[in-house]
Amino acid sequence: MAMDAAQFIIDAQGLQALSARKVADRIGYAVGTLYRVFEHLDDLIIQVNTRTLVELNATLDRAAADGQDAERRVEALTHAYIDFAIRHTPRWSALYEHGIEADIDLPDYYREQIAGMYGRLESLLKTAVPQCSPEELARAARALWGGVQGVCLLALSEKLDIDQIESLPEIADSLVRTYVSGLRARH
Amino acid sequence: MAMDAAQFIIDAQGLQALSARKVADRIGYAVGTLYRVFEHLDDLIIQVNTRTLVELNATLDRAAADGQDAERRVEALTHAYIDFAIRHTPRWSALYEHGIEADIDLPDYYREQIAGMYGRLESLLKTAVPQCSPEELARAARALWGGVQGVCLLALSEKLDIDQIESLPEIADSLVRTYVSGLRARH
DNA sequence: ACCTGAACACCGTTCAAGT
DNA sequence: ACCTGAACACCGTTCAAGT
Repeated sequence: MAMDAAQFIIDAQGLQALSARKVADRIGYAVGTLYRVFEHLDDLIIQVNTRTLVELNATLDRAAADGQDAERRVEALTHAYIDFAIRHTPRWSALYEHGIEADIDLPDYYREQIAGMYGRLESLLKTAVPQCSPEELARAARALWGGVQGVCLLALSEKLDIDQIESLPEIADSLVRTYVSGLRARH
Repeated sequence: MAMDAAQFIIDAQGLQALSARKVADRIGYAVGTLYRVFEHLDDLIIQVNTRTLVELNATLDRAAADGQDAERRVEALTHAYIDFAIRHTPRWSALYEHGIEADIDLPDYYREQIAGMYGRLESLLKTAVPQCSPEELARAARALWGGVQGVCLLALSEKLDIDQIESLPEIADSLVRTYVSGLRARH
């Protein structure tokens, strides 16, 4: 399958190094043949990204089962996310590198995967701070999730200071714990 | 100057559409001439990004002067950041699109601009929650700044749901206010 | 029905040759 | 000293032609 080849190239050399010709070479077909299966190269990338999201979601589902109380589960969730981003940096960053200002709209299945992430976080937060309204929970999930993701992005793109990758879990914990404390304090 | 042309192209069509040939055309020189001034195209992009950071920092400096207390100033800061990201989306996203897994290391001046952002936020947080230790402030500034940035990225790449751009300031406010409440509650 | 490979219009980058 | 423009090795995408 072309997707396996594409994933291999991304994992080994990053999204930038991906090209239709390299994929075709790798699977032993001519370039043109790829376009019988994918409309654009973007389609192929979106497929790989979807796969990455599914894998990430499975990892997060497993992680969210660990932890005594809801707050610990949120922490486990963020740790699993950070771990995934560190272990699969090229594939993880492909999720954000690709189509930041996308003209192309994403397939429903892709959107469902993202919705799943928010959903899981919202339900954990609801357990952790039951007084929150649904609107608050939705905002909180987006704020927290954006936060964890943003911190990862800064750290892994080395736009934070040196050694920040090691302290990444600490920063994320600070974010989660302080934020949840804040939610409680506001009720 | 080549930078003006590059900035024009990025503003109009996004970083993806930038090419050495287009820049050369726009300033009326041959392609080769560009390489007497910039070592790679990446250099040119980094120069434009540096300029964007300087402009953003100036905007944030102005914004941080508004607000009665430190917490309001942090809110004004994040609103100004969001406003900049919305008003100059292509140039803003170029900051993150470029070199996520950079082999190239960034010039000192670039790093200083980023350090300036953290510095300003740290000092505001110190005023807002004086009990924090320096380490806590450093972590808090990175967590919060990463958070605001991550939320912007999600919203503007349309990876949040529809209409999330309108609620972006609300989500960011939720993040900041709840986080600062949390910092206070933990002391 | 499926695949090829040449073709088109682009890239970044280099460098002999011109002024 | 500065600039050109052809050249090289790549791109994504298309499509007549082959099996």
